[in-house]
Amino acid sequence: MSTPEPSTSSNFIREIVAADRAAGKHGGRVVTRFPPEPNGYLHIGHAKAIVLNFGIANEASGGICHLRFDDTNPTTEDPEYVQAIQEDVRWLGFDWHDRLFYASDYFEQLYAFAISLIKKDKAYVDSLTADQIREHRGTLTESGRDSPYRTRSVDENVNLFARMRAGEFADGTHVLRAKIDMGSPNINLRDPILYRIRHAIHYRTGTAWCIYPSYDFAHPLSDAIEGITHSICTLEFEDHRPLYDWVVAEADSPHRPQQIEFARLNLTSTVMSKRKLLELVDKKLVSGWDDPRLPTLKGLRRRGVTPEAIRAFCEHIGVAKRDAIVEMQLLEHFIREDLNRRSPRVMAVLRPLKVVLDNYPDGVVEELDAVNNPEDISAGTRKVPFSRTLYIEQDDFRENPPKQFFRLAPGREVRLRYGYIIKCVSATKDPQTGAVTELHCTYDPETRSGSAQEQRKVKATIHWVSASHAVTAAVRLYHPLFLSDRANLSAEQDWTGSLNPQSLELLTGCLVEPSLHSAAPGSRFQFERQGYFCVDPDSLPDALIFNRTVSLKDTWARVEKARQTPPR
RNA sequence: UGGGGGAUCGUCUAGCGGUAGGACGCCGGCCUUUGGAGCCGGCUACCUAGGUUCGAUUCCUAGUCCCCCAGCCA
Repeated sequence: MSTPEPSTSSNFIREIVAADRAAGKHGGRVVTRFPPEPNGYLHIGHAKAIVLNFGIANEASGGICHLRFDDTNPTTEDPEYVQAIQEDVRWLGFDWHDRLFYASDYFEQLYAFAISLIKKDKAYVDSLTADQIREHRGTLTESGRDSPYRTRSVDENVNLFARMRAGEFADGTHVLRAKIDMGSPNINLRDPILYRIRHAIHYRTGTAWCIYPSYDFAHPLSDAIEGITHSICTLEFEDHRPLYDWVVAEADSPHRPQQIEFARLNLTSTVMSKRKLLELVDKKLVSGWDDPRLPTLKGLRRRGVTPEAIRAFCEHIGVAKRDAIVEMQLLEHFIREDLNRRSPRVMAVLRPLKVVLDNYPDGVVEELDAVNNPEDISAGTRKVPFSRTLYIEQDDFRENPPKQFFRLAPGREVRLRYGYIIKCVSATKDPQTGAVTELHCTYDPETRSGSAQEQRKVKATIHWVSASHAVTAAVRLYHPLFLSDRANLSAEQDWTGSLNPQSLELLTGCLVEPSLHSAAPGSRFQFERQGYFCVDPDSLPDALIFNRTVSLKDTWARVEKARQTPPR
């Protein structure tokens, strides 16, 4: 596993880090961290944070990025996610070396620090109910009121907090709160809750604890304990920063990490929030967390997206503080760019139409040379069998070709990729439906690919497979999960309203060239003229399944669309 | 209506008082045995109003609009 090259794209956070290093702040060290809660799977929004945090650390000599599980809430977390998150980070191409941490490993230290806060009279045990605490908190425009328990003595607080830990009280009966300012205009400073009682089994600490620290308490302290220099998080934590700084200052730690916030990633025609992704999975609107339509890392991986493409995308979208929605087309661009460079080309017919070459000898099979990757000559060539009966794409024939349609039509010629120029003589139709069922063509023997004598040009080259050699496959085409670009931000109640009912299109009876017969799950190909496809994990040698990662750019589709929508 | 943030091409993003640049996208053209890729060209932006200045996207003032915060979630 190698860590990717440092990026050159700058942003305001990199500038802060560079300035801090130049000024010798934090002793010139750079230590960042990626701190997921293990309560769900990672998505491409997390990838932005991962690329940023690991990127910044990797750029600084001696810099390092920790992976820390922010596991302070026993009721939501699961070791399954701990595993999956590590896999995803590694798959993305990043390495935390031996810097794997868990907030739960700090529970004892956190507890000790809470005691010291109490002894400084900076924290107290509150015995109001959750509802009462909410009432006392005030509102956005009204000041809060002190809890009647705010003036408990230090001794009483120490005693009560110890009894909280000892398990003497039921959930919700007491909390530990910081004693800051109930009149603060910043609600986060109105005596925030530091510990709550939760009689629950923590996936790592079991029943050792029944009190758990809150994010606002555990996070800054974890950062300080690990010597994090730059604690990078998303915008919604901006007004927690004064509290973060308060906790760090009270901790008297030799390390003073600084929190820096950036805008989270939004993408058009998808959703990114854990809650919405969970709902899609729970309601079976998608097949699971690795459904290739999802922006989860597992989903993108199953779809055939490469970690390199995701990294390039994350570097190019930049990092700033303004809310933004990045177009899915930009992600697709980076996917195509990467896949174009590396994918072997093959021929696959998704919607077959039978073609008989009337003048081609029956029983003869020619092995034609096909280039594996024109972008990479070292990928070599392969043989593709050619014979009298072939299949081509239904879309590559029109009985009544529109203007600008260069492909096959009665009386017209096209080149078969790596093969011959053929001419359509007649089309057989189903007498019932009128649909074209079979084409009769003639081939020009002088035009075989690579033969020197024939210089004739035709307007189009189409892909094909030999009927008796082709392998049957199923192909899944993915379309946008949402019809609305702004699904991410649409009204809460009906956010599923713009779900695309046709986001998954299953094609069976597709015919692929024989070289694909035992293609391994996960392997990626370009189906010439169509797009990039990968072999699904469910695929078997005799029951191939391909997922379309992304289509090729389709100029003809655009031309045809423009024809149908006359200019205004 | 309190507090915290943010406004630059259609979309992301750069700019740090001196010709508003890049990428995606879109539109043309060239090339092409993938209507792919590649190459060339074009398109469109500083939220508003004042002020400071020789000069303002940048600094100041006042607005406008957008986002976040009232979990014992993170």
